[in-house]
Amino acid sequence: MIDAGATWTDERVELLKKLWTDGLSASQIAAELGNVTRNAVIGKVHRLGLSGRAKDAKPAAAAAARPRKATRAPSAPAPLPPQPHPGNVVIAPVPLQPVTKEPEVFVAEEDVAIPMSERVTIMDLRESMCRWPMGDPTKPEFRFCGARSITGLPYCTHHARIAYQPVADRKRERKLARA
DNA sequence: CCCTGATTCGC
DNA sequence: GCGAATCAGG
Repeated sequence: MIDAGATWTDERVELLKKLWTDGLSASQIAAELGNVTRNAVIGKVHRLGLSGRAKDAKPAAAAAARPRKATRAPSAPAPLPPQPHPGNVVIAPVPLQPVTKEPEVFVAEEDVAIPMSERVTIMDLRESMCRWPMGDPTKPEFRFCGARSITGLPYCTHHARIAYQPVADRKRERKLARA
């Protein structure tokens, strides 16, 4: 392979800078880039020296953070306990083929993300996971995107943009559902 | 609970 | 240099 897609190429770094400067959160940027975690993004941001984008006052809060013990947790399986029964699972209220009119100016680096590894079946689909349908719902190969969805929305940032063409949703709405 | 960025440190 | 683990805070 040429590249696993997990390296910081110039393009990625540029996009990272752009999005970060744009005010997107690390997790959102990570989702957009694909194949990277938000930690990776944050780490890179700091390394690049463009951290503290707006604020800089550092009350030495995290100064006490540095236990670092286990060398990589062996497993964090999350056996999916009492899972939400998809009784009325949203069978994609969206076009299976979002082939609407492409503003022709869009579709740049944002349509190539979608990490296959994130795709999940209905069984592994959790609340807060992107429900973007992939494939034929009548076939067993049917999968959902599965990436972290925007709080309050059924899709991840990537698919939310496709689903809600009008006015890009740069800033996700916070739900504040504190129960 | 969800999330945010910050930091350390093994690799 | 990279990023997982972990933290502190919202």
